[in-house]
Amino acid sequence: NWDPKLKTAISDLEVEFREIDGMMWHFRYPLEDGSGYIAIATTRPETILGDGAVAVNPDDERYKHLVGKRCLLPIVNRSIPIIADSYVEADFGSGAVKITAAHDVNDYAIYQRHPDAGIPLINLMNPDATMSDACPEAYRGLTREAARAKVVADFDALGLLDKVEPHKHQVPYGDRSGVVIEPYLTDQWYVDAATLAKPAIEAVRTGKTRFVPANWDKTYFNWMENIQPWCVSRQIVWGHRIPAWYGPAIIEGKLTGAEQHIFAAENEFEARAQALDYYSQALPTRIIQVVNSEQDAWRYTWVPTTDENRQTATGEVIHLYRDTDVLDTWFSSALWPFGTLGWPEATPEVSRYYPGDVLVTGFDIIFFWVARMMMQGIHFMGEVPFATVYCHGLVRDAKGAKMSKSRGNTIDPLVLIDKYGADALRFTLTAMESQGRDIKLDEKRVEGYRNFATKLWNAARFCQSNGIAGSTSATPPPANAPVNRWIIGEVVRTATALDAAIAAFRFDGYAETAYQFVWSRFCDWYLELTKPLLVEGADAAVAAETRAVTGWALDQILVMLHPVMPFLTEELWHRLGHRDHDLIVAAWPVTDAALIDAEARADIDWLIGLVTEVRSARNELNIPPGAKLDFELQNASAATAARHARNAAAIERLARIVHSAGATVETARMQVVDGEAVISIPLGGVIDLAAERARLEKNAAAAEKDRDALTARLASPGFVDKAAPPAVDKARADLAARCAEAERLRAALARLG
RNA sequence: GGGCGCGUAGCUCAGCGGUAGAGCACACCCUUCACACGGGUGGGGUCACAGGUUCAAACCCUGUCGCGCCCACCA
Repeated sequence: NWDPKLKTAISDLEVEFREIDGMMWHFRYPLEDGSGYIAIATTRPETILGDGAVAVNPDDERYKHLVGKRCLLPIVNRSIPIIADSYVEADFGSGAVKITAAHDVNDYAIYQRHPDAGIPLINLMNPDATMSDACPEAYRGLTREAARAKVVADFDALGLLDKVEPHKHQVPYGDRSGVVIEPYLTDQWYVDAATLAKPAIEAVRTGKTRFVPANWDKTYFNWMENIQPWCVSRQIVWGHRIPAWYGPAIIEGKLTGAEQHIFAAENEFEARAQALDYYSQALPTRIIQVVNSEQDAWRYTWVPTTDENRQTATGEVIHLYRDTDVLDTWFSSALWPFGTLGWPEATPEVSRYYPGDVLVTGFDIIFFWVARMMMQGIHFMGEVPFATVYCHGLVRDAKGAKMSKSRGNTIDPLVLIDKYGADALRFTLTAMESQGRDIKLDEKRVEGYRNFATKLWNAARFCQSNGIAGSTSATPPPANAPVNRWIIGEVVRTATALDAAIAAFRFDGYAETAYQFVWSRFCDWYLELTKPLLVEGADAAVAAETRAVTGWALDQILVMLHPVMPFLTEELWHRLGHRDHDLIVAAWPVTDAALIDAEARADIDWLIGLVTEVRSARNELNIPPGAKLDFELQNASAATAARHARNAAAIERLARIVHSAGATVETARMQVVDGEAVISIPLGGVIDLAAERARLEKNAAAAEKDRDALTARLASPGFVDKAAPPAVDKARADLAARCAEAERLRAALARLG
């Protein structure tokens, strides 16, 4: 694959095929014996000048009689053979294919299959894809495009243009240069990829390396199993130079200027050593000067080492040249897992960090990079370079198109960072990174996480203004208040969930879990619930405990968020106290399940449910938010009554209702069912009785709908017998709960009158 | 021509066998002493379509219709 713009060879992977609306020209090649002509079809008329044969399918009855005959290539008037090859499809084009062995990969293969046909290899072009001196004079120096037009015109003038038809076909373009790639004969270095691929395939098959998400291994296998020799030499300026040296060959004990000897090895030093060895053995008295290339300055002079040899040295020099080509940048990139660690030296870094653990990369470079690292890692180091390959999605534009600089639809991260902050952008990308899916970046999402960052900032500010500072320990401070015991358990549960998300490479789950915990648990409930405990006049011991727990919990939040919001959290970490280390090296939160207090959790979950119910009822009944209402507890067990008592201050603050046993009004009552007890709120005159009735009716109907669905499920044939026991138990428990709820709501309705 | 993947609330996406979820958007209420980049409460989905498996399917199987991506030498 020759790139005429960059004037270098490139590998198959760097060729991208574009579907082009082109033309198919049908031309007539007169038969040499004058008995007629054979029509060929081509999309590349300019290569006709280098044609060496015409091929037909051996079973094609139309052409059978022509195989073995010769035709006369118009314009250049070259006699070329008509051969049979099963590669040719009889029903495509004219059924006859022109063979240009030097400018078409398939044609070259036919050339190789027919060594006796005398097919010439004619290099029609110069490195810049203008027509070479191998062309008829009138064509020399023309561009490919101009030559094409001229060939068509010349055929037309000769009356040999049969027809032209529109034809969609795949045209190779260089992925860097964007110009049409030319199949072109040059000397290049190749890597025997098929050999290297074998152990690399095996490593993934046996699980030494695994892909996450797993389905990428299919992509990997598909490519590796059909891998072709890899052209690794490039005729460009920058890069690792090919580790090969050239020198004059020694034939029959004498140097010869005509023949070259190539010394190639896995590194340049070894290759050079081979060369010196070769010459010093055969010609021990010669001085060898080692030159980087014919253009470069002298670099090394090798002088015979023994005194004896030195005395007899003739002074004549042997010049060694180093290959001027450089390696494909992806070849160099594939050295990264060990090249960065000091290889080929046996450094401590190599032994400590090779093989790596997880490679995080985009799936678009599985072939370019991952597969090559596997091959080269195994080859050079004898071990796979990493245990896991995590392939993340690619960020696409709002329409879902792949971003590219040439298309101009890239999102500049710096613009988003200026607008929303680096943490917000990082958090967004983390939250969007579900496995195996591309990311359509939505700016609203970034804005939302900017808001989240602000929320955290404000929460920290609030804490600070209440005398809360960072803690010194990863283990939680002692706590008695249910709300404090509860938040400790919530931190532990969250940290545990985050661990699981990381282990599963679910970064979206990580972000989601952290977000919900901080905003919906810590800010919305914990900080609100603890406000009454911190006001002036509150119990000093409880206040002290609460400050300690809050400070600890906030610290854990900073630790947990740090991976996705490093800047903000590090800033807060230092603002909240004098620290002896940065947040980035802080210990991960404890995940000891023993710290989860089931009783406290039940207590606060109950409280949250109750407050939510009361708020919902108030809202639906349009009760002014500021109105503080009395309530009476009905049918409560001692335990529930105790819960009310324990959380009276919080209930009053958050639901704006005050317990006042005995305060009753006969008619209008808002009745909030909280699972066991009924909170009855007298609202004489405040509310519309019908509205309250409608509200209760709606809730009762919802409970009854669930109840009926569960009843039907439990009654359906086979469920109880065949379903998993836990599923049956859960259905039964849910049914009981929904039945009870429906009953209480109906009873409340009845009491309303 | 092969291979992979996607079609779930208006939008962007989770969920992949047990009564549909999140963020944003939307509606209503709230200038409550951290935060209106806020607080509270709601409305909204025949989970592309058609068959099948199952006690049970958005989730498993088959097919259809849309939409992406990758690989591939029909001149």
